[in-house]
Amino acid sequence: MPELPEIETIKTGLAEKILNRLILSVEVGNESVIRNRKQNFIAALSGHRIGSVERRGKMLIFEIKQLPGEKKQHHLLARLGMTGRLVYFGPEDTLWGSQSFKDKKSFTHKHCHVVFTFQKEGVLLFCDTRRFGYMEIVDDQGLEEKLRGFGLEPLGKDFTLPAFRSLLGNKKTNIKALLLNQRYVAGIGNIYADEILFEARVSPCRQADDLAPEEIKNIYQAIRKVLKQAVANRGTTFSDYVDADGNRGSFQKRLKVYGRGGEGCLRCPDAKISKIRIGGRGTCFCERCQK
DNA sequence: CCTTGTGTTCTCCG
DNA sequence: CCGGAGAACACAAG
Repeated sequence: MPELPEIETIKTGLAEKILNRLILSVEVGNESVIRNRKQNFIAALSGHRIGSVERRGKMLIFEIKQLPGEKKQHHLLARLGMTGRLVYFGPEDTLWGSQSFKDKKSFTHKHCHVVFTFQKEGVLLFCDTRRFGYMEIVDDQGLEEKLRGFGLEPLGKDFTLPAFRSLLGNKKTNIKALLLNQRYVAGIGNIYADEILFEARVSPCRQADDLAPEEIKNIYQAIRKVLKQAVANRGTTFSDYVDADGNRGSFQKRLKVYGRGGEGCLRCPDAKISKIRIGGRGTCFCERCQK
């Protein structure tokens, strides 16, 4: 499940590969992953260069360099949903372990929906088995509208303890649902929400505006600590997630509660991790040490 | 049946 | 009755 650390890892990897590269052609296999009309999507991209690669929450933003005479600045947005992948293959890489990137058959794979071919050899593939993810071309105004929906960037300088505290002050919802809501804090998904609350020793059921100042501080610090550690470990891989090079992350080895329902708590010798459902999401926590 | 990120729709409350 | 908050649901496929 790509959350902030996974998207950040992909962003960094892709920037190394495709910054300033010229897109020669774009092939769209399955139109359901494209939010624009196919022809408009292709026209906005082919013949253009990638100006920058940015991330906001779980969304990737590629600036498409304007050509002389073009009226509008375009941006390519990519959301990976649950199972989306963005993988780059150059001449020195092999595709899906064995095939050469030159082998056309290798990217007519059934879950590979968009292929970007770059000048001087190299392809970027957008694949998504469940097709919850999508790509979209927007102009400056469209980008602004999209960005308006995002809350604080948890590893950014605006995410201060006072800012986080004022966010929780009047919220009647439970703290886990709040952490998952991208309008408040952007980039946290189910895995890191559970890990953050375990680290902070706060129960996911607690109502946000009932939390004590010390508890809020603990959650705030846990958000930064857990996300930074996960970025340093190149994300968490269970099944689908891979980085821009097709490599797995390693943070799954460091998870303390997510997916451990029924197993022993790593902090309490004789307590078991509970598994409940909050906001429609599976939630693991220790009733002994998370109050 | 389970899994989850996101977008939409429904419901509740003041 | 309006607006907003929060919850519930829909989606897809393994």
